[in-house]
Amino acid sequence: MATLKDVAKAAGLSVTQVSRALNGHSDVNPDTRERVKAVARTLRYQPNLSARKLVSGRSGMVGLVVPQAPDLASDGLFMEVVAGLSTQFSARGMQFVLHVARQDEPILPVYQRLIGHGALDGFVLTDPQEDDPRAALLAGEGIPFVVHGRIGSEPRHAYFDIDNECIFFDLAGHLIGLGHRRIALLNGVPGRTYVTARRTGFLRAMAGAGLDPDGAIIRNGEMTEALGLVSVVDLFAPGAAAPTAIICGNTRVAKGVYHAANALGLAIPGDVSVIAHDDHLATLKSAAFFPALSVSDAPLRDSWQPLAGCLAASLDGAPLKQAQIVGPHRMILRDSTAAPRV
Amino acid sequence: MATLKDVAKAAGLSVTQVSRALNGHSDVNPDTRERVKAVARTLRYQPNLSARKLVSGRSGMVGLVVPQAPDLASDGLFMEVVAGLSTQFSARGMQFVLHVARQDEPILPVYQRLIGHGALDGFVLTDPQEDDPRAALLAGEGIPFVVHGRIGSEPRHAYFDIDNECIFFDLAGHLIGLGHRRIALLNGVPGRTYVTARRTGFLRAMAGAGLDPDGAIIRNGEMTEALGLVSVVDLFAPGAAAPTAIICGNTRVAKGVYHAANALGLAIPGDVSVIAHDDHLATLKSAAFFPALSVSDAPLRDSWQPLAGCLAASLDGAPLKQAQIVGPHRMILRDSTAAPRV
DNA sequence: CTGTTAGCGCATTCAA
DNA sequence: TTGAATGCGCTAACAG
Repeated sequence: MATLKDVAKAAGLSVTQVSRALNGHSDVNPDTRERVKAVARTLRYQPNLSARKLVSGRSGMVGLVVPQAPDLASDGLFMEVVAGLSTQFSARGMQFVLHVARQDEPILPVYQRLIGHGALDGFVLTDPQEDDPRAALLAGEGIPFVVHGRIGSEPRHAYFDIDNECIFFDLAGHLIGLGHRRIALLNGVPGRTYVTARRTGFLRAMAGAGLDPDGAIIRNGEMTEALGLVSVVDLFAPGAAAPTAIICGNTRVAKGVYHAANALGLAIPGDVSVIAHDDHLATLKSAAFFPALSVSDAPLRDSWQPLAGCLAASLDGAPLKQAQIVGPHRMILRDSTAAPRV
Repeated sequence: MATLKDVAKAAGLSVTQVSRALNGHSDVNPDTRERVKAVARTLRYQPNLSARKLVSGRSGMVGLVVPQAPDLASDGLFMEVVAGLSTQFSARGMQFVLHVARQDEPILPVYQRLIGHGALDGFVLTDPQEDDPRAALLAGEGIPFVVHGRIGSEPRHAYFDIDNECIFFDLAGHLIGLGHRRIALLNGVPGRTYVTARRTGFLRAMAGAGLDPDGAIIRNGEMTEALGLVSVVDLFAPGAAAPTAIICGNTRVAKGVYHAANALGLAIPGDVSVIAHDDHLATLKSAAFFPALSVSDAPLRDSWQPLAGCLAASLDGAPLKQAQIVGPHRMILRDSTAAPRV
């Protein structure tokens, strides 16, 4: 591989000046810069990340650590995350690298090793939990990181998130507005910050409408088709005080709900209204549900650019505010929600 | 982070000696070594990989590059590979890192970037193709790599492989021995080396038995359930000279064959014998087929340790022979194969 | 068995 | 606008 010295020699300049020219410093003659860049291109020069990291503390490599899980790859979600981040970081001239931890291995030591090795500049954290220990570790070590989501009420970290509380407040609000009084929320695994936020938004809407808290039915679990299936079977068991509307954490859950409703002979929206939050995973199109699914819409694929941007900003030492972004969402009302049967 | 200097100071030794003690050099007093190790542990010392790489050319990081594919994650295969390699390299004190390339991006420049950055010691190549350009590039640059499979007839690279030609020779041989004369092979995508090897073994068995080459029916495609399904529907179309036995590239294909046979009212093994190669993916158990599937058996999960071992050996400059391993396989005959109906 | 010296490739002082 | 000198943390030659 060509080194900076090779380029310097070929350009008849000092290593110093070549370095400055390539790194876009201001105090370089424009002509010189162009010439240097041309030479570098000819020699196919690429900076040695190890050397750069050693001297400047930055290599341009960032990482994501995921615990190995058999079902991790089952839905398109994992690939969506990895592909999206990979693309966005490469677009910034950075390297995005994935580290899969063994399933039986505690996750914190993995981060500690990675930090200690000093090869990575920063991390992306997904699936944040309340008092997330990974965030605590990284913050303690002063390692930059960005969270897909928010940890705590006044986050002191870079993040991109959507306003989950607001979204689920709106979702519930829509159903309440239609006249529903008993509403079920099929929410994710407790402990995840977005699960809590959604629950809060949902309950706030219910309370705000002065509804009986018993009317707010919450089920938690991995947001798979199974959750929708099992919940509906259970909620509509004979003798149970069934809800008249169901809010699903995502469209996969909604699919389970549709299946179960179909099997039980429940009409949507006649017997039960269904609405979901839609991450826009390629595999599950809410508009193609029958009846077409009403949703709150916030494509996951719009997250990767701001996430990469926020981490890059953090690495550049930008003020925290600039690395904290809440993305937009919107309601798309289709045919799966209606006023409850009187 | 604690550096070598810190450890040296704490141990009252020179940096050099500490380095030697920690890296297991012979010329260190055993007492000293233990003391140094203890100090290092106390200080939570971890070597800076960038610094090490810079001076010694080795960081202990190896990588796998995969092109992003929407279906990549759909079966357990991808996770099996990543998790297996991750575990095995960790066990050797190495870091295994995954780089997902954008789908629209040519793959060679990705390797070139990664090589140029000089952060990785070597690569694992999966899904090798005839005259694989990645292997050519890496070999040309002198970058160590190990292939899951073999490229060319006299491979000059480290590899772990199974004897695909032999396996499919045996698979065909078993069917021929039962009296089958028209046998179909549902093989993978042409161009992959293992696909060619399997084809060769199959044809060799047919030719060796003096069978009409027309009796050897080969279909190629991604080895999914769809391939089995479509092939059977096609091969058993009215008027077609249907085979009496089918060899499937994997159990997923076999599943498709079973489905189609069932749908068409074909009895297994009465109307058609089915046999497959079994990678032992967790999601598809050949013994649980009905009727239980006869297979050649070579668990994919047994590949990761030798693969990691071969790459590590290459990095250590071991002779090529020691880094070329062909794993075992065995036949498991169950209930899906029988003599053809007369 | 141990320490001294040198240098990997690069970015960044400082001086010109 | 440019160049010379320094050091990031580590390993490897070379002494002793």
